[in-house]
Amino acid sequence: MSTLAAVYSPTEIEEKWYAYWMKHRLFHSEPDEREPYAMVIPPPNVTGVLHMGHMLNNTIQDVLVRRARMLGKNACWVPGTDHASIATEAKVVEKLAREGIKKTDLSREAFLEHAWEWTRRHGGIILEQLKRLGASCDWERTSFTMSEGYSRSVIRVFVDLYNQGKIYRGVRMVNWDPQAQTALSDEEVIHREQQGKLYYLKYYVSDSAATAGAEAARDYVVVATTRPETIFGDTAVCVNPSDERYKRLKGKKLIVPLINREVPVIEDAYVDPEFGTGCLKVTPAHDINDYMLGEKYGLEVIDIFNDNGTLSEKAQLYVGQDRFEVRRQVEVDLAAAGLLEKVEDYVNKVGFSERTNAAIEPKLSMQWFVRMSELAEPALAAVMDDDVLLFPPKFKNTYRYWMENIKDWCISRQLWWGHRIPAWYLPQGGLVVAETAEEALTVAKEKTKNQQLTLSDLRQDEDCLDTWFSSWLWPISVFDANVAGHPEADPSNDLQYYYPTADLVTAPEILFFWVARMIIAGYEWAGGYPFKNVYLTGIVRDKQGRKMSKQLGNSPDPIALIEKYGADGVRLGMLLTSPAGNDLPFDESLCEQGRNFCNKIWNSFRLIKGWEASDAEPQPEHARVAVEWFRELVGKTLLSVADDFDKYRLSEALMELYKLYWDEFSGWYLEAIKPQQGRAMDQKTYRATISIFDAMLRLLHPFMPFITEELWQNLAARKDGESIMVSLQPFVAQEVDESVLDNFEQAKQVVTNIRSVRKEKNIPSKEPLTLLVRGAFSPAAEAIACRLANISQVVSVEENTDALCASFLVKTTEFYLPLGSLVNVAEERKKLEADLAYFKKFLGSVLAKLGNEKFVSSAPENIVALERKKQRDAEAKVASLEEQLKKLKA
RNA sequence: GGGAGCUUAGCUCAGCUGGUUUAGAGCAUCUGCCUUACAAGCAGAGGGUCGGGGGUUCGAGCCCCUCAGCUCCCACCA
Repeated sequence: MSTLAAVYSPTEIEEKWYAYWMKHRLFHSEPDEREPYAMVIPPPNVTGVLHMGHMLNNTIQDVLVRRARMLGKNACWVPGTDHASIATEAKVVEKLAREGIKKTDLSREAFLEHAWEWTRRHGGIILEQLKRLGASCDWERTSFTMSEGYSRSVIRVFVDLYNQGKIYRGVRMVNWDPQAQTALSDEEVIHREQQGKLYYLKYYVSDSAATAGAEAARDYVVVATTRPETIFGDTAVCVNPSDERYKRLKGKKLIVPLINREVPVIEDAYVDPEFGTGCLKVTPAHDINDYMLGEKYGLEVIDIFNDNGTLSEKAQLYVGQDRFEVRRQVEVDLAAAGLLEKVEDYVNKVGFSERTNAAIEPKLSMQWFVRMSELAEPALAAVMDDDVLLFPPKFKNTYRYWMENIKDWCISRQLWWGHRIPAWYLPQGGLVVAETAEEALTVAKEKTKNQQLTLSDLRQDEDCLDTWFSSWLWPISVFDANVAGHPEADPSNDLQYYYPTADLVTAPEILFFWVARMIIAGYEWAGGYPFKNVYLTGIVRDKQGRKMSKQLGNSPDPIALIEKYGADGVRLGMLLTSPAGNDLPFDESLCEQGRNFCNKIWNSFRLIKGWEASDAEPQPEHARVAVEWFRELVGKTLLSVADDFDKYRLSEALMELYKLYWDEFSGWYLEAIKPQQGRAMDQKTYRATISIFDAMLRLLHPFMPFITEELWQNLAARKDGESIMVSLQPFVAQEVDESVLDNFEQAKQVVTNIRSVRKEKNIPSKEPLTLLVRGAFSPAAEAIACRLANISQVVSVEENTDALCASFLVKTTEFYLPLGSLVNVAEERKKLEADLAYFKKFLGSVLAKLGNEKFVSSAPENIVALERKKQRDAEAKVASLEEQLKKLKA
């Protein structure tokens, strides 16, 4: 195989095998008699592009699904995309704006046509990118949250919840995004600390002017606020009833600055006298707490903002100006009017829209809500009772806290791109919720007893549903859109077979957005949990620990990385250090390490393929020993890798295989069985090696699918359609013969020691040496040592008579290399003395331990026995070293 | 303001119910080597008073207390 280059070049190989897998439909799954292993992809935004978070996430998923497939399960990884209502709509609005088109100038239908066009043009790019990574998704099952079937399930679920009384409509204080001009759920608001200001404003007492007469003597109070632009919505000022400073205000009225509206002074314990001046302005329309005070005291609600964050007519002043601009202007104008006492720097938390990053405005509006507390009960129990397992488990606490304090979910969005709320308003008031307009009409006729009603009399709700109201059905709807009170009896139904899915891999950021709600939906509409295990990945960060983001520009382009290091190399780079729940500090050098590993595998394959096997050659003992040893070692590694996978410790599983391949297989095994120069290899060793290599490839395949397929295909003649990806993982050995491993370990240490001596004394590896051994040296170890350290003869001695030796100890066995004049007596003595000092010190600590009566009496027997063994070994070593030193002195 | 977690070699992390010689790995570093699979490699080597302090125990990286630093989640203090 001299035609193979010394460097692995992945590009064509990746393309070739991905096409091959697709052509033979190896990713596709249909229900059969095998045990199912299903997994649903966290659907990326339909018009999104791949970022490093996706790379990590999907690499993990692909490893899991490929391994499951190779364990003989019927693996099905369902891909798809999310319509991402607000994000996509924002992009389309932006695109239209560039073309000079305003959304408000378009009809709903026309806008949706643009949105669909955008989706067709940019949609699915991300799925193509996932193919480059090697993702073994069942592309024939690609799903989309706005597809016809999926949409039907979303609408059914809405109707079902409405009929159960779990969906209601009402005016509530919601999070308003003035940029997207829609309501958001609490989860879509991100609170961040902001450097702001605290403004101290003067509110004059209403009747004081009359009594005091002079302007200067007018009584006033100072109110501290971070939002002076909201004073036009003030309808009261509140103080704590126990606050002595403000007793005089009881029953009085105050004048709101600039607009001179009279508002009452109210008293409530909610106000903290310690904060600011202990005087709180109450703006029920624009603050949730103020709203509650307003409810309690029957205050007027004055909404001074338009939907886009500018001031409305109700504000009286600054009408049409933006809220932040007004904040600056009000400060100036208040100061000019002598109504601003002072301004202090102040840090406070402000809510921002997760999508548009606009500052959230609390706003009273009519919205649709889901009553969550009852729905959440089984979902909470599922995680608490370990029916659904979270990895790492620390998220259990967070999950419980959230579920126990769950609030009603605002599901209506003032957007067009999404599932339109299936509610129709009747001409004379009232509404009907139904799956279709036709059904709504039928119900409406019945309800109104008016058979003359037509479709055009009904007006459908303008709002659409929160994206998460569709994605919470993902593990159900991708298999069957007939959810919600429409259970299918057919047992061959995909949902019956694949549900519940096995693993879900996602980011902790969407634990509540998505994971918790999927569990809720699972219990509500599919009769149980949607997945057994949830693997929560970390966040991909750059070297400085910053989160990778578009704004910072610190995120490498995944496709460029794949082109540079190969998909397998990048996959390894993502996995070499990424324990569940911990952040991944990403560094390109990790991909380089991955690429280097691919190259290592590639070259060991070149070596093996270059060998000629001959029946005439007998199997040398050292080769027999190596084969025996390596099989045991693979067996042992398999057990621990399986254990790693059970615990979702993928990095550790990979590292074990990495070391097994690089250090043990390439470094020791292949070196041990290498035939002598110019000679053929014996048939037995050759076949064993091919089979071992085959097993190694299969073990590595879930992590690095492309190179393993390429080499596996070249290892033997394969039929068209055959593939490593549908082969089985090597069998797991039930028992490991530790003595075989121990013997080889001894051989390795002897070899390493001899190499050290050679290096130290400048003895070429080609020069054969004699080895004297005093103590136990297994024949297996001897065979390997002779082969790898170029030992021409091994002599067992009772006592070393030759002083001119280099010596070393492996466990309790003493080894000597007679080197004659090469031995520097002084140096050798120094070395022995250092060893002696070490063992004496060690022996001393062991003896001290054993001399401690309390230790001997209270420590368990096996621990004490172990210490005794340490003592014996150390004593033997000390004796041996002293003996050697004596000889050197003689 | 509440809650959770983290702090072990230059970097990233293992270290399972306290006991396996003097605490491990990968990468990086240093020293030799182009040794006929691989310099994207081979052979060797160095590197840590386990964040500080105190305690429990025959025995602590692991348990308890305390201090310091970092991170995340939740929360309506203007």
